Amino acid sequence: MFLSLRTEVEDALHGALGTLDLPTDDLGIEEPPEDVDAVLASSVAYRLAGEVGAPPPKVAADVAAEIDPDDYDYLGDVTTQGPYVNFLPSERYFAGTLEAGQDEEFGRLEDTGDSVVVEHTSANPTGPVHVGRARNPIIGDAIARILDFAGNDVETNYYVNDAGRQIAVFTWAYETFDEADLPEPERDSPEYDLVRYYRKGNAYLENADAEDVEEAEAEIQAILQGLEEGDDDVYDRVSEVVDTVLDGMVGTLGRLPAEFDEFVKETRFMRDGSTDDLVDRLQDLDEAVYEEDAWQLDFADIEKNLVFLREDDTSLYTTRDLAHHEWKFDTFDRAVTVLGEDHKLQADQLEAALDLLGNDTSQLRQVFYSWVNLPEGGMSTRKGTGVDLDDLLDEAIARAREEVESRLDSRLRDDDLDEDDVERIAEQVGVGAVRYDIVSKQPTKGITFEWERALDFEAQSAPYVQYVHARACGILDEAGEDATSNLDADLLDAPAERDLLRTIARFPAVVEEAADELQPHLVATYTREFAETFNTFYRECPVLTADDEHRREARLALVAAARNTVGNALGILGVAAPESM
RNA sequence: GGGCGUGUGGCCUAGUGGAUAGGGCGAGGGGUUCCUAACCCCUCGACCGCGGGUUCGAAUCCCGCCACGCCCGCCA
Repeated sequence: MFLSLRTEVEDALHGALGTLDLPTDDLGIEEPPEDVDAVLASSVAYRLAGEVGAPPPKVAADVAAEIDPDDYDYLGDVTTQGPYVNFLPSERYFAGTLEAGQDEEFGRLEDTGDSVVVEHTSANPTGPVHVGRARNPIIGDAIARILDFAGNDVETNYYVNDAGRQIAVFTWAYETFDEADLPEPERDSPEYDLVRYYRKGNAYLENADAEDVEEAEAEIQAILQGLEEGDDDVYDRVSEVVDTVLDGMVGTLGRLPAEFDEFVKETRFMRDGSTDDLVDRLQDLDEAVYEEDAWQLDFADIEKNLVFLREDDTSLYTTRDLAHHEWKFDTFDRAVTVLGEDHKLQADQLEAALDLLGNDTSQLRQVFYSWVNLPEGGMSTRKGTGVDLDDLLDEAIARAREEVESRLDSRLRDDDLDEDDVERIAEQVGVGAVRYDIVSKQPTKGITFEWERALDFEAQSAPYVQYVHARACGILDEAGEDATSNLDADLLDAPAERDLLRTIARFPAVVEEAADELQPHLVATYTREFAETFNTFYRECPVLTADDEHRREARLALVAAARNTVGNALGILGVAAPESM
């Protein structure tokens, strides 16, 4: 409804300004502050005051006078408040919202017909997923969900770096060291098992005698060489390590939950010849130069050259990533990548190179986030510093369980929760809190990890919003099946009811904006506002004990719309929506 | 040194040109014979990093400076 009303307001303003013979290039449409009784407003009068030669309030009044609300469905009234033109909703706006909200899929936008690949996480398969990188799957998964809800055909990809030096070191270490010399694994899972070899290998390369290191380096180089030449035997050896570790990491990511439709391996673009073809095309570019024994791209706008081929004709990571992205462009309509801020320069070079190669880079959007650091510094898989995501999730669930149990005694509601419920709620709340904490902030803001903060269940956190969903479900559950037959929005005339309807009405617009801007935190902000509005309604408007039957039914319909809205909003964020808690 | 990003009450955060800067944590006070108190209400607390500029209007745009983070490998 909000989107329709916005279109109507645009039409109305456009028409009014046209009639008054004023410019229509900037309509100044905005959302008014909370205490203003309008859904949309325009500050256009400020801008036109000089042109008209009249004070802004006069201009606003003239503009408002040109608009007849009767010409529109959802526009109920046009008023002015000083220099602002305010647009109030009609009864049909509320009725339409109440009706649209009954759909369990409320908020889902029309199909765009676009296929979009969302690449996220793509962490090197070298060991357990740690919290430093946890922002990537959480933001990436939320973006994928938003794009899906906004009507796109979404596929999630994890790009697997299985061709680099770190992987060669890992393979060498795995084949060289003896399990007996390693510490006990921290967990009974393959990535915790294998990372011990990786750490041992790296320590060896740092500390062993020069002669021994040289010998090890030769073996590592042989592995890299084998990969470059497409040696099947080497590929199989590397794959064993990569696939095993990746399998474990995927298990952890699945707890968030973050899932992937496809794992795209870097070696794929070496083995199918596309990297070689790409190198040929790069060499033909005017910007390609051979300097300091390597082929480089000399960009006009980027100071740093991109080396794409070594003296010995071997390719580099970014060269393969170029082939990877051309594959994306061939396969999908649009591509979104979620990357750590440390990849910014490389991402700019990638985009510039793709552009030089004749690709339409407007198909590509790259979203950056900054690392989660510890108070004492960054986290590293190689060094083994940092907090494992598994540990964070376990701790979150354990603390959530304590909360659930401590609340059992003081519960007003006598709906005996059994052990399965406690387990379920602890999981939903614990994991949800971690996810919500990350997804609700702007990705570019730095985060320093602190246990107390990450595991705070109070107020602006997942459980606050989840609780609203549970409350709504509780009411509907109590009321039974056929409760939502009466959609008479006229009966919902209390301020709290109107506010709730207005908030519900905005949801599709929030989805649209979050999808356009690839900003999941907009949805999180919305859920918070939604929860506040719902809680006011909950306090002031009894549903099951409403004073007459019609009002009760209308309120039940409103609660159903609220449940669908908040449930879908949480769904977009990848946070569970509990039916009871 | 250069590039990119961030800077909002003691702490965390929303708001990126328009109506008294919105929340939360914290501190203090209040609310449950009534659909879940993981809730609600009240009070306390902000020269929006600093200095200039543009504009009728700036947390938001421009310039300079400061602080912090990331990057500036023929690593990935």
